[in-house]
Amino acid sequence: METVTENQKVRTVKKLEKMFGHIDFKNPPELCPVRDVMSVASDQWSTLIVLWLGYFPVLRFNKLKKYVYGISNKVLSQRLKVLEADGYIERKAYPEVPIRVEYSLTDFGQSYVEKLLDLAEWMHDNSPKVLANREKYGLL
Amino acid sequence: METVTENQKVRTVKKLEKMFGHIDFKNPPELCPVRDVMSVASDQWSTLIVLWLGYFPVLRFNKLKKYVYGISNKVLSQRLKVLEADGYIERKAYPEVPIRVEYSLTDFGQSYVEKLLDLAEWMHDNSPKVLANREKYGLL
DNA sequence: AAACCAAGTATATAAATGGAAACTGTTACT
DNA sequence: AGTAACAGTTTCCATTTATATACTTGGTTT
Repeated sequence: METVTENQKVRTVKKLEKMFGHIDFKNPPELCPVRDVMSVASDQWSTLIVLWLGYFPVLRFNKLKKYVYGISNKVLSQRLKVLEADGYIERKAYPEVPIRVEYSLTDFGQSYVEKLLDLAEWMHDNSPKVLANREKYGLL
Repeated sequence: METVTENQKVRTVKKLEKMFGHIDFKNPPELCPVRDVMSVASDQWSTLIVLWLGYFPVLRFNKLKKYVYGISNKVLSQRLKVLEADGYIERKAYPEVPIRVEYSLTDFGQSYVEKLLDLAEWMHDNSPKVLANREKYGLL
């Protein structure tokens, strides 16, 4: 459903009050942790990586690269490092030859995927509508 | 709660199957609508704009600029245009002098805010944990 | 012997983005 | 006359970010 009740709106405002209510605009925090954390986790490539790891419990570098199609080696490796540093994913290296490295979600990462997936699903379901809006707007 | 049950995981995989199951990796779609739509709506500045419009039903340009602190005129005006084109927000210009322009969420935008807010809340609640992870990782 | 795989790294180049500051145009205030 | 407010737009420049390509290291396959 797309219709939003007044009640929902009120709850939304309450939540936003919790998040934004305390900010002092005369001295805005130069580095906001939420912005910071969000900019890592909500990055275009990172979200795809995390979602694919929600789909397959374990993935190796080259598999990931195949699924997250279009990503370059460099960016994939960068993002994996950051996602590991922030605690979303785990990297297990087996000292075989050739070396095998397995990436998987941590529990924390799994809980993130749940949230992210809600959003991604919404995007999936509503992208036709957005594209239609965009088209219409372009014609005006 | 951060603990994820097996049941939840199964549901997650099912949803991801719906989203990703059909992709042909021999011929990956050159432009994926979900990626496209998501890259607009999940942009760092756009999310903040939309959230603030969820907090205050109507905001004018300079108010928005104050709340979304750190954003430049150029980027704010760009993002507002794109968000309008994609159908999230509405722009009402009153031909007064000096001109008054009011931005507000559409119903569609409001339904997006609901989803986005869930994620933002999660970020808000978990950012300390992420920051702690990051710290620990840096020390290794 | 040449080629290939793994999981990246390194390098060089290209592209997108972003911010600062100045400017627009009308009106009202001092 | 000067200045401020509004809602942006425009220009230039710097920084960031991304991509493609080649390379690594050791062993295994052709």
